[in-house]
This record gives sequence, structure tokens and C-alpha cells, in this order.
Amino acid sequence: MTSALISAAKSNREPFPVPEGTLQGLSIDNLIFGLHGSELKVLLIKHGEGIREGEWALPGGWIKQNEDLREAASRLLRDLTGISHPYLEQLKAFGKVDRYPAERVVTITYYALISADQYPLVAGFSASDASWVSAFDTPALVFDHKEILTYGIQLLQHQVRHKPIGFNLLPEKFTLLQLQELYEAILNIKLDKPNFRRKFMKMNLLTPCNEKQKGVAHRAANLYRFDKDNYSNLTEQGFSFEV
Amino acid sequence: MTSALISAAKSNREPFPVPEGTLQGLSIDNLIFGLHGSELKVLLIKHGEGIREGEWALPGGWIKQNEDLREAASRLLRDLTGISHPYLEQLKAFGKVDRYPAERVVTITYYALISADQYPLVAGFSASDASWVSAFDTPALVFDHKEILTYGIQLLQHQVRHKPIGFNLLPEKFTLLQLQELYEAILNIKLDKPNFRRKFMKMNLLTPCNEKQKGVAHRAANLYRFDKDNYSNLTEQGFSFEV
DNA sequence: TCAAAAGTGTTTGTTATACACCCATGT
DNA sequence: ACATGGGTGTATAACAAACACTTTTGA
Repeated sequence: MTSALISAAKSNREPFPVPEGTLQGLSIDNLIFGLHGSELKVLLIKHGEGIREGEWALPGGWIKQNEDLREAASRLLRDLTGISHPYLEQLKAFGKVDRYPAERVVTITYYALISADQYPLVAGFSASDASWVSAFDTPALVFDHKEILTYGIQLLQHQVRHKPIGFNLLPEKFTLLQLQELYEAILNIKLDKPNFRRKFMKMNLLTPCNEKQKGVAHRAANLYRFDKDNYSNLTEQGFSFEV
Repeated sequence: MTSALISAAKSNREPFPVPEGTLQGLSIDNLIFGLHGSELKVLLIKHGEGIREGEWALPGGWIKQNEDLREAASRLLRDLTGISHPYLEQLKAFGKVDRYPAERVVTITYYALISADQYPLVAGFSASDASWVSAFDTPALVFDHKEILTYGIQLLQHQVRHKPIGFNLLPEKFTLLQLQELYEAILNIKLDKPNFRRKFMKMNLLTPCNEKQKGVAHRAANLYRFDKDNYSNLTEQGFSFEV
């Protein structure tokens, strides 16, 4: 990621002026989740100029005239992180009358789940521009962005239990313990290892890579990958994912 | 409901002109679900004037400058049905570039669940204006409204299994069979009566009214009401509603 | 007395939970 | 050898599914 991209992403969000060729009164904000170690993080940017200097915000921007909503969210995320085909879903539109200063702006929010190995930036690297922050313990955010984050975390916690979307936060190949820690991190709970393993293995959603972890100071775990095709098959047969 | 209200609701949706004092390029559309007999219905309006004459559409309209999104959705629903405090949740924003003719309009959709006893209009009553139509078998709809409906049904099917929202489709006092038929109607499945009863009774979410059905040609069933307070208690203790 | 729905009981197989245990590997 | 996590086994209790059955009521 170049700093030019970061400042482009930032300047798009400075209140006024809105760039030419974009929709009026309508913005996009992205909630970008990542898992670092066993902590759920969210990517924030620090406004470097303008009235909101030094304050933290969700990365966002404006929608172009000839661009679908999802395309806009996807472009903004790509400009910020370089990631091209993320898991990206619409969260909600936020449109309180006074949520944005001086003019009425409705924002449509998306949430993205990205894997640490696609975008391995750790907290502190580019602290003045963009930074991974613990999703459960962020600094104050501009506008209604805290409300958006709270809503997003709740949706994530609900979704992750009912749809197999958690895999998007892991590298392509992962161990069962990584998967368990993912659920523990998002749901803030402890799980029983043997039971967690069995539950997932019985679902037939994990394909063994016939490969083992490397460079660990203990017995190396088997690596698995999420079997998207089999998931499609199973759901057609009425299978319902529940953790 | 007066027909003045209906035509107000309709004229708000005629493509152009957009009334003064509303947000540009941003509309609201409501997906209003009701349960009639044991069939899931959706409330549609037929455009009576303009280019789209005779075509069916979701009821919707424009957002006022000094009105929150939810308020707008709520006002539009009230103007159409007279219902004031419905179950109303945001569905999704739809914003494909060419979804609306001639100009770019993003629509924010809400879905409402209303009970037949609050708004007992049955199919056919005001056929030229507004009509309840089987949710799974509607006529062609304008713009992307079919896509919105399909998305809404999917969300409803998912939500109803994971959150106790189905009660909003029933009268305040209902029998266990009505509750079962609700699930059968929304999910398009058959359920086993004894098992369904036990499952629900064990959740402690139903308070007996100590009252019986009246005017039925068979043994009268006990009436229950959804215990919202106890639901709050239970969820705080980690209870998770699943059907 | 019959139809229609209310409501109960029981059997069987499956799943969840808790927790004890052994295995493999790098330091 | 020991710490660390990988991975298996098992007893118990809870639950789901299937379905046979009795009860109540109005027509």
C-alpha cells in the first residue's frame, strides 16, 4: 500500500468539498475486520487534515455516478488495502438527520472480513495513517462511527454462528485451533477443544490439505481448507450451519 | 385507511417530479409482510398514473430533509396502512446504477411485519390501489422490486429461525397451532405438532392468557402471548432463540 | 356420533457436555 | 524431561424425530 493511496482514501472523507462526479449526500463507510493473533481488530484511519484532524474514523468515501454501491465499497477498500476480492457485505444505511456536520449525508456501510496473510499490516506500522485497533476497545470515533462499529460487531457475532463466513478471517490453510480461536475471539467465549473439533469435522466443510504446520515448538497440527463447493452442495440439501 | 392516503402514497412514487423538501436521489421502499390464513402475503400497490400505470410495486416514497431514515419508512407505512408502531427493520440499500429510470436513485428498504388483526385488509378489497399478494407468487414488479422482495423473503426466513420476530405477524393472543402455521408458511415446511409444541413451551417465552379460543368447531385451544420481558432476561443469560 | 383440532406419552436414535487421557515435537 | 498444543475416547444427560394415542368440542 502506498501512502498516496492512503491519503486519497483520507481526502475523500474530509468534510467538504465533495469531489465532482459523485452522488450528493450519500457516502460509503467500510468496517474492515481482521484477526491478529487471537484478537479481533478493525482498521481505522486517522484524519490528517481538516477540522477532524487527529480523530479516528472508519475508512470511507464517495460513490461515483456510474458505480454500483458495492463497487464503490470495493474500490475504497482496494485503494486502502490493496485487497481485490474480499468478503464484503452490506451492513446497513445510517441516516440520522444530524449524523454528519453541516449537511445531510446518509452513509451506506459495508463490512469486510480479510485475512491477516493478505494484508499483514500490524498495529503501529503506519500509525499516523491507518491502524488496526482492537474491535472491542477503540478510541473515540468521529460522527456516528462508533454506533456503526457496535452494530457491525453485533451482526458479525450473529452471522459467524449461522453462516460459515469466519473462514474469511483466516489464511487459506488453517489449523483447527486457529478456527477455534477465531470463534473465541469474535464471540468472547471459551470453547472446549475436543467438542469443537468434532462439531466441525462432522460438518464435512473442512478438506484436509495433507499438510502440517511448520516451525512450531510442539506437535504440528494438520492444515485444513474450507470446502466452499461442498458447502453449496450441503446447503442445497437443507444443511444449516450453526456453531 | 382513506383512499386519499393511498393516492398520496402512490403519487410519491410516480417517477418525477420528486416533491420539494426531500432528499435527492434517495428513496424508501417498504416490504410489508402479513399472514392471512396460513399464507405469507406482501402488500403491493398498483400504480394508477404515469408511465408505470397498472404495474405493481412496493409501497415507498421520498425522505424528508428533517427526517431520519426509519422515521421516513415509518411515516410511509403509517400513511398506507394506518399502523403506528410496527415491527420495522432496515432490509438493505439497493443502488445499482440503472435500477431506476432516467436518474440515479438509491433506495433504502425496510421490512415490516404486521398482524392481520391490526390491518385486516384482505386480497381483493381495494384491488385497484393496494393489495395483499402471496409473497411467493407475485405479479411482475417495477424496477428492481422483485429482487428486493426475494432478498427480503430470504432474510425473513433466516431471521424467523434465529430471532423471535414471528410473533409480530400474529395477533397479541394466539394459539400454538397459529404459531406453528406461521413457521410452516414462512419456511414452506411441515412441522410435527407435538414436537413443535414442546420445543416452544420449553423456551419459556409464551405466557398463557388463561383464556380459550372462541367460536371454533372443535376443542378450544389455549391462548398465549409472547413474553417479551422474559425474552430479554433469557438473552442476557445467554439464551439463543432457534427454531 | 363424527370431524377436527387440542393435547399427552413413549420410544428410539442422535447430539451436547464434561473431562480424562495419550501423542508428537522442539527446546 | 518437560512444556505445549495435537488429537482421541467415553460416560452422561439432554434433545430431536416419529408416531400412537386420548380429550374436548361444535355441528
